[in-house]
Amino acid sequence: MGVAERRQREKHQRRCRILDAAERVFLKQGLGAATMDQVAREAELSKGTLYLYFKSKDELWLQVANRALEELVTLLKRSAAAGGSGLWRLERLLIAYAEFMRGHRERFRMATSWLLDDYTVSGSPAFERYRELIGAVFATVSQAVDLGKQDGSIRTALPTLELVVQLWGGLLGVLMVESSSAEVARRLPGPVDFAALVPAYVQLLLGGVAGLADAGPAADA
Amino acid sequence: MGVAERRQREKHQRRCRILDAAERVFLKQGLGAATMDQVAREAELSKGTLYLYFKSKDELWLQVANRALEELVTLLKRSAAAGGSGLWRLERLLIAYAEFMRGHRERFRMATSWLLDDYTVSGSPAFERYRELIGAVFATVSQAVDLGKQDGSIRTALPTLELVVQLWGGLLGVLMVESSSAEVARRLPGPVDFAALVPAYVQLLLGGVAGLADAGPAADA
Amino acid sequence: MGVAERRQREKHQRRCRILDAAERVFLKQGLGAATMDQVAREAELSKGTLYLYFKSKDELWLQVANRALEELVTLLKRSAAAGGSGLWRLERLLIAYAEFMRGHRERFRMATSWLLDDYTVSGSPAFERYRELIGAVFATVSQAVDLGKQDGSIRTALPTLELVVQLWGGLLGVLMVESSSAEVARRLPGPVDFAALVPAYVQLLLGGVAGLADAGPAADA
Amino acid sequence: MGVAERRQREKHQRRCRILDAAERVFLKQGLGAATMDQVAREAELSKGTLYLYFKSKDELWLQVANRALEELVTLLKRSAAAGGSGLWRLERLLIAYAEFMRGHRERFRMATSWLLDDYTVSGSPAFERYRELIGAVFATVSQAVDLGKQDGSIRTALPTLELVVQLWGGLLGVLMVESSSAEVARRLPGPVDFAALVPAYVQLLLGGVAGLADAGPAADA
DNA sequence: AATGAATGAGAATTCATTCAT
DNA sequence: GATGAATGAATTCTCATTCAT
Repeated sequence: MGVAERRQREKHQRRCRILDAAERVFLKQGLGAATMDQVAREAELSKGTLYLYFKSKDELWLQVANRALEELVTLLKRSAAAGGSGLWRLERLLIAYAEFMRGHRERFRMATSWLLDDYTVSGSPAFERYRELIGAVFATVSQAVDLGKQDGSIRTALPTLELVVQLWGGLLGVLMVESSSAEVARRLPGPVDFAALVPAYVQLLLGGVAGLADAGPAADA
Repeated sequence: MGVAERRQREKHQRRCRILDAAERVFLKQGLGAATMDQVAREAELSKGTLYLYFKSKDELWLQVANRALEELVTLLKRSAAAGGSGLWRLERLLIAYAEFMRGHRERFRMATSWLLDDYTVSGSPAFERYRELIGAVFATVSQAVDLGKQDGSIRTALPTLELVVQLWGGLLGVLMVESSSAEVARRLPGPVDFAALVPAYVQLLLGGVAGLADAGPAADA
Repeated sequence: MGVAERRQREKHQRRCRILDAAERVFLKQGLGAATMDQVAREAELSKGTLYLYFKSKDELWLQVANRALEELVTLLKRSAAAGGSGLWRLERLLIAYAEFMRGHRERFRMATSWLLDDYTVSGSPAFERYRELIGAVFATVSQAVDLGKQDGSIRTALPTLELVVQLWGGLLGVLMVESSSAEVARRLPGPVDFAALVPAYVQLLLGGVAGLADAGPAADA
Repeated sequence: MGVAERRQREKHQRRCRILDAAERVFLKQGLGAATMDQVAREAELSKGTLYLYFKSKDELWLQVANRALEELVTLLKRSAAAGGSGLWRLERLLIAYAEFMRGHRERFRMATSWLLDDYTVSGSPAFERYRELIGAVFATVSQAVDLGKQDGSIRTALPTLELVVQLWGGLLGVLMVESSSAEVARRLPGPVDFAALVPAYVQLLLGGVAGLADAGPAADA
């Protein structure tokens, strides 16, 4: 009895051990430059074992990304559920997204490295899951925007999805800059308060879409 | 004398020939996928000759990036010199920056890879030049913002440099999303007009900083 | 007692189960492409168990081959026992041999791989058994030829064994060609009816050794 | 001047060196089991160099096979050109084919290993050349058969190509047996004169197709 | 006896870099 | 200076075999 359970538990731990190691390696090296050898060494397992748990490098990458995305989606849904006007919800979502990424600079790099890397992953159940999760992120933010359009707290001529992609892209960029603040600072002509960068930027964005009718957090109370 | 001059001239032409070829190859293939063989073939030179002019693939990459950045700086300076209110200049700078990057996924990557990779090729003179050029970009945009603050076309509580970093980071993010539109599209729940993304985003940003006094392009005429 | 017997019986069943599975896998995949994992899955046993019964992949292969050869020997003996003139028996033997090999490319390979490979798995008891079985095949055919020489249905100046080796070698070659018909067809200048190849070839051979006195299948009735 | 020529010559020698090494390795190990590492070691070159001259293992294999086939085709054409009745030409072709293979037991194994190995090669200029050469072999033999059908020296109901495939397959088989005579002898119940095997077999085959009208080598004199 | 997770030695192939000419 | 042939370490992935449970 206990044996089967233990086996199951150990298997799960191994899996996690590999995912943890892969996350570290992917982060440090980038998706393209990371090698399965490095992951194996980091996990203190043989290369063969990696392929016992994940059938390819792509697959491993996807599962690492999915694990992080799942956490993010949970966070965003909880945030959206807290109510308020559309604009207000949007603000909280952007801040939650930013906080998630800021608290896991490494995960953030993971979540975006595909944007700068040529590496294309495709056709696998894990990729479908991956798309679902990305879809869930966009859907959650889109709902807030739609609500805001209805309640008048958000005013924009743009289709919802397009606006969300803009907000997301811009936020990503600023997060990227913040996450590399040391390198950026070395190139700037003067001092910058990086800690304030992201919140201020969120306000800048919100200012661009805010409708006059918005009454702040208490709007729908 | 004439001989030495001709030698010098030929050397410079060779160098340009290689940089041109490398840029074409890097743009088409991406840094990772490009091979020195391809560059050599494109330049119609032997692989050995490449190493006569550039001591490594990284170095070659860096010099290609620098040449592109030099172009960008020239472009931005010319754009700023065209006059107008601060906001108006800022708009032109953002658009010029975006246009320069758009359609050149790899040129864009060249300009941003240091933000996400530990690509640190530091220690090389070429890298120092690279830093200088980035500094010039910031300085140019900062001047436009300062002017806008003075002429009332830009209204913000933020220090200039902070605002510029925000604008730049946000724009980078949106450009990143646009440059990876194929990959992004595969992950989105619905269709998005990527061509309109960047211009619309620039307007969104400008809307967030525009002072009421601004009268558009003709403001200072 | 009963317990020991049951144990013995179960052990034998396991062994057969593995051999069956291995034969299916070897036939479908070929020796090189077949993996122990596939055999284990096909046998619905663990990979470790395979090694409990057979000390290596080679050994397993050899035992599968032996089992097939045993079947062949039985078949040939039964065929020879059916009577008729020597030539008639020879025809039936050749056809039986061919039929046994046809449609089982891998079974055929099993029986012939030693002719072209240095696959020498010698030193194992299984290999000795393998040699015995080959000897039995030759003996059976030789008897038919000897009978044919006596009853006048076969006319040849060659020593029996030499003739048998020729017939066997030639037949092997044609079977080899047939069993690789797909590959052969890709290399031929025109279409060929591979299905008719072996029967026609047997007739060609028989035509070369037939004595005038032969009266066909009913000769000794 | 001399430099370019020497370069060319050295390049050709390298190529031959690799082909020679590959031939030896393929022969000893078989196509499937041979590795590029072994070939490199045998040629005393680095693995990379192999790929400089041949773009894949398949390609290397094909070129080795082609080199041998070219020699064979030359031999057969010369043999056929010597004239005589169709049957007579056929006999000479079969003997020439057999002699070629007997004199190069290794090449013979090369030329046939694809019949017993799963390894499938395809789509490359070298493969087309390979097909051409095989085609030339069959065409040469087919011409002799057609001539024999016309001049009455060969009598058969079979389509020419089919007959040729049979003759070829059978001959291959007997050659295979001869080339493994040591192993075969160990399995036989008595002594066999292997030296006489192939000539006797050729006569057996010819006896099966000879027309009455044939007047031997002098027929067309 | 049976399991199946773990191993690690390769397999084919690529490519930045070097070096004799 | 220019060449391009040669190198060899690195990459992803496979699979026969072992061994603790």
